[in-house]
Amino acid sequence: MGPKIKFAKDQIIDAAFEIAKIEGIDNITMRKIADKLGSSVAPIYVNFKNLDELMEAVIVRIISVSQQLLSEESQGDPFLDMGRASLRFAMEYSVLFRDLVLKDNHYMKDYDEKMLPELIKEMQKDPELEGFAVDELKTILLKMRVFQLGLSVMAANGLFSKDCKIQDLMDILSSAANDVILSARLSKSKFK
Amino acid sequence: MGPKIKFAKDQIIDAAFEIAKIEGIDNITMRKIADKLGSSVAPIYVNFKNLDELMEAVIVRIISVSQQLLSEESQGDPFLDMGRASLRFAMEYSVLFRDLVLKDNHYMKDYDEKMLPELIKEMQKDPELEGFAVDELKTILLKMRVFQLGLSVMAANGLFSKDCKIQDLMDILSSAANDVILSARLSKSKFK
DNA sequence: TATGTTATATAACAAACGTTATATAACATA
DNA sequence: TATGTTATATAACGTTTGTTATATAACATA
Repeated sequence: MGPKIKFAKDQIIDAAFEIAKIEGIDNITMRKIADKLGSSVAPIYVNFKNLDELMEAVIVRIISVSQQLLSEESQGDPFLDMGRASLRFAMEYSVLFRDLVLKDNHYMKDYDEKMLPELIKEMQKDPELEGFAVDELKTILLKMRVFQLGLSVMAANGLFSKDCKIQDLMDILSSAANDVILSARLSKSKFK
Repeated sequence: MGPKIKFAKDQIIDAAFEIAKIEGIDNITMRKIADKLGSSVAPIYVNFKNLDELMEAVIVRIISVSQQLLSEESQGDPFLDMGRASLRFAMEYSVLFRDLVLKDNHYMKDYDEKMLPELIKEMQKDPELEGFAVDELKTILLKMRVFQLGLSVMAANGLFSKDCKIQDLMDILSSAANDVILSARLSKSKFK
């Protein structure tokens, strides 16, 4: 074998992630990573074939961070938990959020489509959503996802005042959820 | 004076806009513009101090295009007109929409803050919104802006199927508007 | 016609980029 | 100890970028 490894794959991804967190994914360069590591570019090319391969790894890391946030939120309501996680990610990693949401990368699309049926299942367990058909649940879910996305983008863009806490945004989110559900409930009973 | 002007300021901005429309603002380069004009970079530097100055002009052009779309929508309801304009811009200029919305440029913020009081005024004229206090109108407006932004981002990201027309998205938007207004109306009458 | 101005073309510069060739040195193994 | 392997550093290559120095040519004016 050769000499001891001073710069492992994970450290390299860490450094690249730190750069992306502040400057955005597109501003990752080999030399910046090397500078942050205190090395040359050589260790990077030993661990990754080229920049594209490393970027793939960075995106995987970003997604895992966002899922880590999601796993930390578990106050019972899967809806609001997801909303809180999304808002946290948008606020704590605003640059990455915009990089991820505003480019159409297949990761997000795949992830979304995988989550949808699962969310519908969760909604069917929710007593507050009892009596709704699957199609109605889908409509409610769509509206909520739209609202959550808009709120997250606004948060990431710093459109809310500085002392605006996540809880304040969560209040808006759940208020909108109530609006949607209440309205759906009413238009349902109207035809009964 | 000198020789005839072959490449005027507007043509240069046009060329840069075309590039930005397809490749994004960050992919504008002096040489690409020159190629599109069929010139060298010299005419560009005669008309603009540097790339930054030209980019400012391009952003102004982009905003004017989006306002052009808004002025074309005037079916009566300022709310839905704005929503339709936003959706059209997001769909017809998806790259530019993401460039504009996902960077926090002061233009959008200024524009937003200028429009808000005007929108509130418009809402006060709306018979459907009669009886609401200004604070309640502000809450309704915020929710609608959030929803409209989320829907526009989704549209720009191509998250809806190809045969999804603007009218389909408008239906969702106005349905959400009804949800919000109806719910606000109900929680108002509850305490009367 | 001669002169000054300026729109344009060309070519070069420096900087930053991804990538790679080369050298060095550390480690495992024979 | 000698050898092969490999992690790392250095430096260079080619490309692309913004910018600029220089030359040319067209036009207005004296």
